[in-house]
Amino acid sequence: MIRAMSTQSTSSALTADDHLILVDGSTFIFRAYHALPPLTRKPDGLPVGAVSGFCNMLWKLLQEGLTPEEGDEPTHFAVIFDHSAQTFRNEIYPEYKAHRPDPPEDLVPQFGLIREATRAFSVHCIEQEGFEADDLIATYAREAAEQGARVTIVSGDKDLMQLIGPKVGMIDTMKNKTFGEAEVFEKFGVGPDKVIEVQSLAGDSVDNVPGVPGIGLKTAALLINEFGDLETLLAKADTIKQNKRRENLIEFADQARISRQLVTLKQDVPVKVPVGELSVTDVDGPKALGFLKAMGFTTLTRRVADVTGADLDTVDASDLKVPGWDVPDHKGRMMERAAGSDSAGSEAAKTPGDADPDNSGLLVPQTVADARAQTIRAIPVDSSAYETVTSLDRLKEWCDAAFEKGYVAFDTETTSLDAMQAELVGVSLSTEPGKACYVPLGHVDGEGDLLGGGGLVEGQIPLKDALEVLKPMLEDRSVLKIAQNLKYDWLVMTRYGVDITPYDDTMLLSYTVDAGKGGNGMDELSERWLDHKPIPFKEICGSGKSMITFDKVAIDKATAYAAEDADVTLRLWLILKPRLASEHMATAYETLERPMVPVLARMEKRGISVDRQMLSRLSGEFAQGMAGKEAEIYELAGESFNIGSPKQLGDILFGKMGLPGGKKTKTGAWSTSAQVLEDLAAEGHELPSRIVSWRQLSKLKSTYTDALPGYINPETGRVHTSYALAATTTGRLSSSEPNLQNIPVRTEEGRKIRKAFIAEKGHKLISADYSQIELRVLAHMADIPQLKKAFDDGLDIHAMTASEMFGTPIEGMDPMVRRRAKAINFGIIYGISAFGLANQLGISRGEAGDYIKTYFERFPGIKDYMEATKKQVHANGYVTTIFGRKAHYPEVNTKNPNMRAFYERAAINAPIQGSAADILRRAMVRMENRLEGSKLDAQMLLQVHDELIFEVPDAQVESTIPVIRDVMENACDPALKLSVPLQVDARAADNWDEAH
DNA sequence: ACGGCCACTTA
DNA sequence: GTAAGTGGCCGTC
Repeated sequence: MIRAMSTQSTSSALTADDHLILVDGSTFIFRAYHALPPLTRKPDGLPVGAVSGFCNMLWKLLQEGLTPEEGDEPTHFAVIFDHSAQTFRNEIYPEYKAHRPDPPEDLVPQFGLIREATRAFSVHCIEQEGFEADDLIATYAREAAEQGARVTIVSGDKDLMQLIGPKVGMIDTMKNKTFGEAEVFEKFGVGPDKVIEVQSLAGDSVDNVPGVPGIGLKTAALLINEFGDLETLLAKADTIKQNKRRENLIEFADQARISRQLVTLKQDVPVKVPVGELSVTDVDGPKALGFLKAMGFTTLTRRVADVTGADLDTVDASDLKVPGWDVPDHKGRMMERAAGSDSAGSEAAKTPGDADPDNSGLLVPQTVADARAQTIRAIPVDSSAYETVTSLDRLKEWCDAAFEKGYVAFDTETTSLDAMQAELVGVSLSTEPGKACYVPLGHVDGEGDLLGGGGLVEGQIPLKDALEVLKPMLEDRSVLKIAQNLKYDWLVMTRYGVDITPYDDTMLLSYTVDAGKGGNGMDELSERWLDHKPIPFKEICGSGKSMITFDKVAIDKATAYAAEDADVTLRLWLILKPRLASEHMATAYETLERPMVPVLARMEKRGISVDRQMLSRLSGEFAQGMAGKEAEIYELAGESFNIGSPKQLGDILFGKMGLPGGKKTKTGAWSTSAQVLEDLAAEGHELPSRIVSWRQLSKLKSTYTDALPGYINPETGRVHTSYALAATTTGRLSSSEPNLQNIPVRTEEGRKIRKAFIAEKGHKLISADYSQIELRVLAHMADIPQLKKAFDDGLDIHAMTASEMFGTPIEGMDPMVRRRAKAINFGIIYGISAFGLANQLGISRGEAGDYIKTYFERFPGIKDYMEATKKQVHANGYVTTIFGRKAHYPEVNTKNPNMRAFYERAAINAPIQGSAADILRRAMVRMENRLEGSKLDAQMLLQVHDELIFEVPDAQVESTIPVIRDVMENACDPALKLSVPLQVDARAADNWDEAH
């Protein structure tokens, strides 16, 4: 129970009987936000999830203290907040905490509310300009401990661990974990008194404390245990045996000293409120209730009313001012809700993911995903239990349920996999596991062959009426829409005038936390997480030629299939969403994945114009070219055969003609790859080179000039590719149907196809591409001074590499020398091997090995980077990009040396390719707003890994290019300061070939 | 009708 | 040596 401190004057000194609790408010806010399901206040959609978590915790602490034992309640209690981002640390080191992304949009309004909540519970709410919460906590903790009192810090922040001592403990209430000296030792390898020394060496990437390069927690602890403290170590640095370590300690001594200043908490802040004044006072019942009512936390409101004895009915919701949100009429709607859901005895029906603030739980175990998965698996997936919604009233009730919950799983059924042509056939909804419905809207009679049959099946809600009911819910910001591969549904629904927002995508959630572990499709996720195999689409619609469209499916079958999808999607969300917070992937999901959905959907919707006539002419040209080659080939071979069959070709070349076969394919057949054929051609054989050119023409014709026109959408007259957001391990996008990321560019013939991609009349295409983005990213990540300098100075990077390696001046360099360096630079990005480089350059493996050796000698940082990455992937099973995306390689520890080496190369490549992909994504997410903000009509059409293609009105070309370039070149801001400049080349033309 | 293999296209 | 997708061939179902 709460102890009233009536015997204690407000500012007397503390005694040994006193117990001060200091809650680290700022970190708690972020933890509560990410760990708990999103929650918004009705009816205005004010986000209050973090506020709810905070209030529950505060109340529990005030009620029970930290442990269930009697007499452990606090006598003094304060919540400490950060005042502003700028502190004295930024004067010491401007980059301090510079990597911090802006807080999520829906968290911002909650900062003020949480301070309000603190005051509403009559708890001291402390913050002070120029100091971090940690400094205030340090100061109070020291003062209280000196006066003999016990102190408990409520936080999970490792930066506070330096304060732990005999009188000062720390507890993480979210993880239910206490930290004493033993835990500190476990984490830092030293006691609390040496934590600062270790941190100053190891640095901290989260807070951007630099530390000393090459020294992590382990090494730092080792050194401090040997030398005692930082200054002693630095003074004796020259005695360190390890070369690199010694050099770094000497070179970065000052950086370590600055780091020490950054991590040392200030224990003598001139606090405005003396520690003696932090005594606990009784909760003012009506005041607390007013706040809780205004928030709509019904269960906690009742609980507080019970304990304080305040009369609920006489208390009005307090008048809170949150910009953009009006205070709702609580007397009416909030109480109605309390009666409707809370007192109706529905506790048993509640699921673990229920966003009810009072059921969200104070303690979120780390294994929350497992716990939830178990609970959710226990609820059977019964596809016969779903409801078919055939009346507007029932549809309205489902939408009400979505509002009530604050979230709903949503799925569309349509006539086509192509979202640009798909017609809506029905939608399904689910609000809790096992509870889902299907709303048929466009089902037609099966036998529509004669007499123009195929009329709408009776009993369906008219599409227009259903959309009128669904639209407000799907667009309401207080209802989170959960979908699997939302881009598809978003595109379909936007064509029906519905803009789905806000949303989560279970496919992207899975991709964010598990990229590389397997597919992210719904069927696969369902089997992985729910042990449930959803009804296969084939079972409903068939496959191949006999496949029917979904509108022909009987409605009862459709309900079983469609509602199950929504049910499964909701369950997946309940399991996957909490993993974002517990695995620290929320920022990656929110900045790199989720916002891409509408961006890509709009790009796909716009499409791009292709010149059908030009492609048709080219097809003819290529056919002619092929016919010519064909005749020559048959002549040389002495018979006709199928040139497109590698098997038949092999028989001719290596059987009949007796040419020396080089490589074998993995099935044991002779390889007829271009490489093999070119080698044969180099020996003077006529036939192979004809085959190579025939194949090139054949490819251009079949894949591009013949196939592309088939992708022209009859309504828009344009080609709409589909981008996959979750298809690659590294974070790149992929493009399909058609793939517009592999349109030819290398050969003259191929570029003719590119010329067929054109701007519409009165417009130009702008192509903007990053120059050498992957090498720049590598220079930054591996921290290679020569490379960074070369990029700073705008040098030819391959020539510079050659010059550095072979000691030849850049002026008048032999092109062959540069070519070798270029191949090595690319090789590095691909996780180089002597075998691969030898292949690429046509040299011996020994020679290639020598090149690599020389390269590593000249750029030792690259070698370090590669070794460190390998170590990481073996230890963790994944690697990360500079923006925190993960790429998993679960089989990297295989015994098979070839496979192992392959995964290691992939793991070396992934952070480079993936970081570049992250940068592109950041640019794309910002691009539309920036263009609109500049009153420009440019439309982003395509992305090709390091290039963006826009369509722009003629008159705006000149003003658009600088905006595009600015967004792309500064795409890392403000989250990260890249230590190399990004360079973007941009050109405009009537077609893609000339713009590129 | 489907899927593996091989070849070719891109960054 | 990394990351993708598509089309033709051809064996299997």
